[in-house]
Amino acid sequence: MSGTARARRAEPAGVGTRERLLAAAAAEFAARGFDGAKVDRIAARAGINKAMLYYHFEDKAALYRDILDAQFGALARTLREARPTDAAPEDEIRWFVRTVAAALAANPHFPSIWLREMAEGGAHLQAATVTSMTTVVATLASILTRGRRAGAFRDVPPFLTQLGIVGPLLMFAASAPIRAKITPTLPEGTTRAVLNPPAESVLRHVERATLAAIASGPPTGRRPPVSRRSRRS
Amino acid sequence: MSGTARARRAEPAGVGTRERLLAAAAAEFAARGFDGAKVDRIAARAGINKAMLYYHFEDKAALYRDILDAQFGALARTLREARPTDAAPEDEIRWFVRTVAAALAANPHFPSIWLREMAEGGAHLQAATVTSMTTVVATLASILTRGRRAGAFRDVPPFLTQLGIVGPLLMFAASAPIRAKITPTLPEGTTRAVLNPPAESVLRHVERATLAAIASGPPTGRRPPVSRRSRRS
DNA sequence: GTCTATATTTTGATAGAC
DNA sequence: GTCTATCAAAATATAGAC
Repeated sequence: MSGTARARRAEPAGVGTRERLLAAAAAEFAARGFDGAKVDRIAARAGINKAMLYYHFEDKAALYRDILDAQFGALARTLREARPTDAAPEDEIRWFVRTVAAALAANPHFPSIWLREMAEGGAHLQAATVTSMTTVVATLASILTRGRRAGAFRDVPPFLTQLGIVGPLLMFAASAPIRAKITPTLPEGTTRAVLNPPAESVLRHVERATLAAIASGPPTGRRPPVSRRSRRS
Repeated sequence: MSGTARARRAEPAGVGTRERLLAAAAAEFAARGFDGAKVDRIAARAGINKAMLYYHFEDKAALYRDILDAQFGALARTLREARPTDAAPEDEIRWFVRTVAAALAANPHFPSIWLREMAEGGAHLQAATVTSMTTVVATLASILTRGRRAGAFRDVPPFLTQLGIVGPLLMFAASAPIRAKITPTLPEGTTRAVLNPPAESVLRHVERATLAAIASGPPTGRRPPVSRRSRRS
């Protein structure tokens, strides 16, 4: 399916042209950032003429804004609409972690774009996208408050807690290429394995780390060195 | 070390020219990424002629590589040389967190550059920089192993644990501009406060969250929902 | 809707005087 | 070491035919 620059598609006309452009642009923006992304390259990647790009999108910035809004919008929508109604606080946290992770997995370019937009200082954010980003923190804050009222969670800063979830997920996903590049240069065995935990374990680790960090109970990271049962003073 | 093998000048001419270029370039690369950074802008920011930039650095890529290596190199060096010798495992973790945070604070552009280099897929990494990056994980892995042998820590994946520390620190630092931009658009009061926890609390939160996540004891985030005795409400 | 050709700027990089 | 002038390539964006 790659090669064919302008394969006549069976569909009426230009079906999916816009979608192909969006997909190609997401890859380009993820790999190079907004300023580094080249319109020619986006068109080429999409197998679509550059003039067509300008037919569908006002300019490079509009294209970027659409992508950003679509990705954050999709995540925000799921968080708003699919939130379980009567789950235990711990399960709500697990649901939040998995929902974010699913959004990242659904679009492989989302992690890099998200990371880069942070570094960009939100230069290209439109109002709707800001709303979506706010929904993410607000959802977690709501879960935390509910869990706190139930006595399950401590009083933790929601934004930092969100970074504790999203940060590792984003960085793990976005670092895949760099890890693949570095790994072969390392001594075989354990050293290599350290950088490449099985993907399945990532989710569980983030879930567990988050729950441990917010669980009510001993006021701090401070805790008895040994199990509380067998402990004999 | 900045690798200047021929810095034999006392101060005669062009004092700090190289340093000014490095500083200006760090800002530009952080804000725009490698491909988006413009040589003209770097020179202008530094208040130095563009031709001088090419006198001091082979090209844009070499300039970028030097910056990347200097930042990761400085962090790695501190981690290697300043590691406390006889600290408790928990304190070693705190030291690790604070050392990384200090490296980020020492250069305001480091967080964005780090984040972007992930997204970039390590396209511009030289061997020395890879070594420095490896030192970071290796140091944490060593601390974790030691703590585990002492019975203080569980067996946790070092790389994910590192992401749990570095991820939030990087994202919090790099998100400062975007938060400053978004905050005014939010309803006053709590909503705004959520996005802007006092900087001092960040470190403590990351320390505590990390320690809670790796502490030995109950095998998982699973824990009795309420205190074993009665719930006092 | 789609493509070719092209206008207009920017950009990375260098020559060469001082 | 420093600067002016400038080139050649790349890049954004658009006209206008089909």
